[in-house]
Amino acid sequence: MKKLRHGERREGQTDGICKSGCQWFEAGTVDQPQALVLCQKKKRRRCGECVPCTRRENCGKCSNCRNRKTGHQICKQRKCEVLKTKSWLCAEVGISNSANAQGTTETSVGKVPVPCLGIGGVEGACVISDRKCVKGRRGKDSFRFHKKCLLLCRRGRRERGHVSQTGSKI
DNA sequence: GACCACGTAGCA
DNA sequence: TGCTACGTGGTC
Ligand SMILES: [Zn+2]
Ligand SMILES: [Zn+2]
Repeated sequence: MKKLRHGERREGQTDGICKSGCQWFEAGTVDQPQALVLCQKKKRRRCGECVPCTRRENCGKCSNCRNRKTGHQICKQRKCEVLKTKSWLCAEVGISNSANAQGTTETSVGKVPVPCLGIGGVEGACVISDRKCVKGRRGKDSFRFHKKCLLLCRRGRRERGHVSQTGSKI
């Protein structure tokens, strides 16, 4: 399938994230200032304190070392434990880049914030996974989903023409 | 889930 | 301006 570039969207797709992390939304759900905030591209930096971070030498044997020319990835033995934590997408009524959309994860160097990419949505859960992807609940109108579950939701809509029964725009 | 390719953020 | 490597989509 053709890869998406910044700002591109697939035909017929009304929300999602492009390769550069740009999000777009159903018309009318996000105003321009909000869209600019939600569209910002962020990169985390290695913590510098975990064991992998303190390693100085590439192993030279892992797939990332062998494929460095095209893969552009750090040696697996040097990959920061904090950066290994996965980002979350948060769906809640309205716009969700608020403080209560943030999450934390325990790592070898303590509790670290996990980035919430934020998404505008309507209250409701993933109907494809029968709400099993809900990891936690923060407040009356807030749900948190693992990112992969949201990708699955989108894939379902794109490939199988799935239509949400709850009105969710995830 | 591992791997690969790619664009480019972030920094020196 | 060049380098490292993060984040992500796509494939296997
Ligand atoms: Zn390695
Ligand atoms: Zn680290």
